[in-house]
Amino acid sequence: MHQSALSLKLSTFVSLSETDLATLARFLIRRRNFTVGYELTHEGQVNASAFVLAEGWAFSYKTTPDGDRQIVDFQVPGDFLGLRSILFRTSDHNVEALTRIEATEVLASDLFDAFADAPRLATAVLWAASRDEAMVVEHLVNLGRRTAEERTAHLLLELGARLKLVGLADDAGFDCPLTQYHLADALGLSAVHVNRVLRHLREQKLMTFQKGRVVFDDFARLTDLAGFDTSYLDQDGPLLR
Amino acid sequence: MHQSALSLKLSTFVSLSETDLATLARFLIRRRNFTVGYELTHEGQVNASAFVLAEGWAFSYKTTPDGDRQIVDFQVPGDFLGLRSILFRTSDHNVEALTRIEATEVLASDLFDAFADAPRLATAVLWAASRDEAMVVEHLVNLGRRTAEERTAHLLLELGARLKLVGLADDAGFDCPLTQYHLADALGLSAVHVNRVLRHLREQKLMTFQKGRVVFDDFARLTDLAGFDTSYLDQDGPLLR
DNA sequence: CGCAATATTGAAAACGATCAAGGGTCGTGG
DNA sequence: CCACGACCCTTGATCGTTTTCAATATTGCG
Repeated sequence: MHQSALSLKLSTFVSLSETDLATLARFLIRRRNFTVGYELTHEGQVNASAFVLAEGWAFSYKTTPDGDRQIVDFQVPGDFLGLRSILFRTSDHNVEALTRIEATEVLASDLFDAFADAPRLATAVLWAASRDEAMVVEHLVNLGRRTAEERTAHLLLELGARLKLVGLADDAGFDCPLTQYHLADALGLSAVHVNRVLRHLREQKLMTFQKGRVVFDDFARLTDLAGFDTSYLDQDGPLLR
Repeated sequence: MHQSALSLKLSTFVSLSETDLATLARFLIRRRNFTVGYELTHEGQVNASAFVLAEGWAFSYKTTPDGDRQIVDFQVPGDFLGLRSILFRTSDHNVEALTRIEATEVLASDLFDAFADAPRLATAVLWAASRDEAMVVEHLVNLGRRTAEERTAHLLLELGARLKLVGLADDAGFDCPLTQYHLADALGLSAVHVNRVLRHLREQKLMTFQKGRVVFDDFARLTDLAGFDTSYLDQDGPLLR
């Protein structure tokens, strides 16, 4: 089912009625494909639309005036793309397809209209936005207070946990289309250093990232090293019933 | 007027009707005072309430398993405190009073109920949450891709800009209750280094932070150094009319 | 007035960046 | 089918920024 990814996700937080789901389904029609590198939204763009990612990976980032790139988050199937940008007249960040992707467009006006018909939808979307923010906050902790090795482990563990929720990872690991440059720009490190860190993690038999595949060799020890605590990702069932 | 700070803020994004404002006013009754160091919400707390800050400064932070603290953001009058924590069953971060503060409590249930009566309120709150996220994202860029000096300048410029919106700063500078330890924990630096950075900024005649007062000696040059672009804070009037 | 918190400075050490070079892989076009 | 270029990965050497450790002011508050 096309809209299942989003409705499934929102339902974990707020119990949605048949009417709510119908309202939701009404504006999830425009399904589109994008090639690698396509910019779904870019800084300064006005009236950008948001998307729900159905297939593939994307990432959101900002650039500094001197041209450095900071990746804010990676998005995997089921995630919103550019939710924040539809609330601002002009977008403050970029969203780019990391692989070929398939995504469903969501128009701002549709979304706001839907809030009037289905107020629980509003709560659900607010929750989704808050969960995104919780992830950004954890990335901030990552950059501010963890060493290069801890950071790298933490990011890959987070991605593993998120992918597991949508059936794209298991305890062993996951397929990962990121380059070391992507990791570097997400972790606030140089690509050279990321390479060294990955080698060191491999040598310690903690984890391996090679040829597009992340393998967790010692999940427990890795989790401990990274100080990884999933509580910022966890939901224990609908808050609103 | 008590609820003016919040309603003023929300109104800049979404035009709210008399009814909307009345709905808003209904749950902004419990005004409370807190002393320095009071923890308004803490990690793991269940059913935390949110607040709207009326007077004084607060800050939100997370801690790592090894006890390091990362300050996520500072809050000044007019800001939400712990908005994200009411959406999660258990809070994922801490909020602490940095000075004596005065704040109005907002109960989760009140807020969700209000969405049914006043859907535009939902959009407005979603916008407020998104603006908070935009600030966190900019802090992430700060830690990931700027030097210690740029970072420090950027944070203090941001605080100046935000305080200006509520009349607590002007082009010259602002009163600032932060210690160098607060700055260090927000910037991902050691307090010792923050001290050296502040000295260097002073020696370059860019800005001064001493005795609880931030003075911008050369706003233009400082802005340029920090790569400070206010667009992530700006609003050009209501999006929904 | 006295203590605790905050600010300041120096010296040494660590971490990560930068510079530089080489190797692998994949897709495209000749 | 091979050659080439683009992109990505890898490693070594050196440099610079920031941390850590340590000691000493200074400030503010009860």
